[in-house]
Amino acid sequence: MEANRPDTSTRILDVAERLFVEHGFEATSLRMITQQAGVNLAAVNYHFGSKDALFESVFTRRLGPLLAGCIAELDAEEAGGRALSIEALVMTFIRPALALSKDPNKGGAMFVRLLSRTLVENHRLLRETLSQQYSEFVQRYSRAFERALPALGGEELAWRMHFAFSLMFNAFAGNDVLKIFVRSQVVSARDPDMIVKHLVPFVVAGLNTPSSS
Amino acid sequence: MEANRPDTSTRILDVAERLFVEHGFEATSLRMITQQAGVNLAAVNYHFGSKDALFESVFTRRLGPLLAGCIAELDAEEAGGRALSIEALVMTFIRPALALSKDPNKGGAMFVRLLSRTLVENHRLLRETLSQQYSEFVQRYSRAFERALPALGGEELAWRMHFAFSLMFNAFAGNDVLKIFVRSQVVSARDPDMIVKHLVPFVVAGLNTPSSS
DNA sequence: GTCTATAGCGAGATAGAC
DNA sequence: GTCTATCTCGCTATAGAC
Repeated sequence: MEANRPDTSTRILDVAERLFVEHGFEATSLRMITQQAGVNLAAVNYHFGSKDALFESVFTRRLGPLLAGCIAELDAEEAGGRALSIEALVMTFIRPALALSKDPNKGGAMFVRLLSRTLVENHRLLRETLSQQYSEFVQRYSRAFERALPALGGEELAWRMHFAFSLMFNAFAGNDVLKIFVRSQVVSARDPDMIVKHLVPFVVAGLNTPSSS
Repeated sequence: MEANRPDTSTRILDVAERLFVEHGFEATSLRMITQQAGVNLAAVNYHFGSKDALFESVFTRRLGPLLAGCIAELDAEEAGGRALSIEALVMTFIRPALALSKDPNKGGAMFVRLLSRTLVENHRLLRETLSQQYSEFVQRYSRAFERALPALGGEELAWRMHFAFSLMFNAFAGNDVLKIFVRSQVVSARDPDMIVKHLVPFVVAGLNTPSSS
């Protein structure tokens, strides 16, 4: 097979995904991307139209499948109509994110980190063009959490979902900087399995704690 | 008193603090800052030397006092030599951060959000020039967590500190975007007291959960 | 200290040959 | 589809008058 060298669009997407994570959208120039991808500068505008459109393409390539994977997990767990445990519910999000993070080309891990960073930055392109992509995801998880934690009021439940997703996204972001608050020699924040082993008990305990009101 | 209009340096710092949060460092131009501050474009380079140096000055104005406040809280709680509860330990960090977030000029809240965002972005200027500022903070909290959670091994403890600080920083960051995962009408992520009311039980439960190994 | 004017650079985007 | 060459713009930074 001669597929060892992906086509130009794919090479641009792969490199852009990585550089947007490393330097941020604004600090990443098309010249950096095309140089590292080994393609011509004009190729970005030919294939994607603009730098903004390239950013959106990086997202649309992976976000849809990731969210669909989570919803498929929810469907499977809820099949019998029984109530989910919190841990089972958390795992329906963790498993697809973890699978993506283990993508052999490392692109998936880059994307999960990019998604987390872009959420924290509240980036205009995510707000403006991608919001309808996750509306079903939001609705499904809101209802699932309501059923799994019926003792909590709506406000308290909303806060806990906010904390849980914040934590999960940031854990998969794999930032080294927050490691300065811990002993850096023992924690490898980039190992997805270790993240899950320690993250899930923490999140489940936080979600399950009795109501504070 | 004629102090109603702060001097040029302060006005630049206040506006820069807010714009760096809203748009990020790279996407914020000196023209935006000086225009909104009502000062001349050249004033930034006269008073601070460069855009990079301005960013550092925004941090040095508030980071030292914030960390010193946390350490002072630790000193007070540890005064009797007794072991701290997890909740007491968490509150030694929450209280100074909360006080800063309630700064009447809103600058403190902006700074806490900027700190969180800059940590997540792993920004070069935070890595390169500010790391010695928080070394005492890191050492003190590492020892305090060891004493408060003696049943945990070093690795597991490190992970939990990582999660706890991630969550606390991101909560004070007050991002609206993660709210898309919850019902936005009930959650006001910018109200510091509400953050604490719901955040502290969640973090404490996560930290206190039995060892997973 | 504050201002105008501008140098010098790198960015995104595009025209047009091949 | 790919390339070179170039346009236009906004940026940081600075020189020098006041």
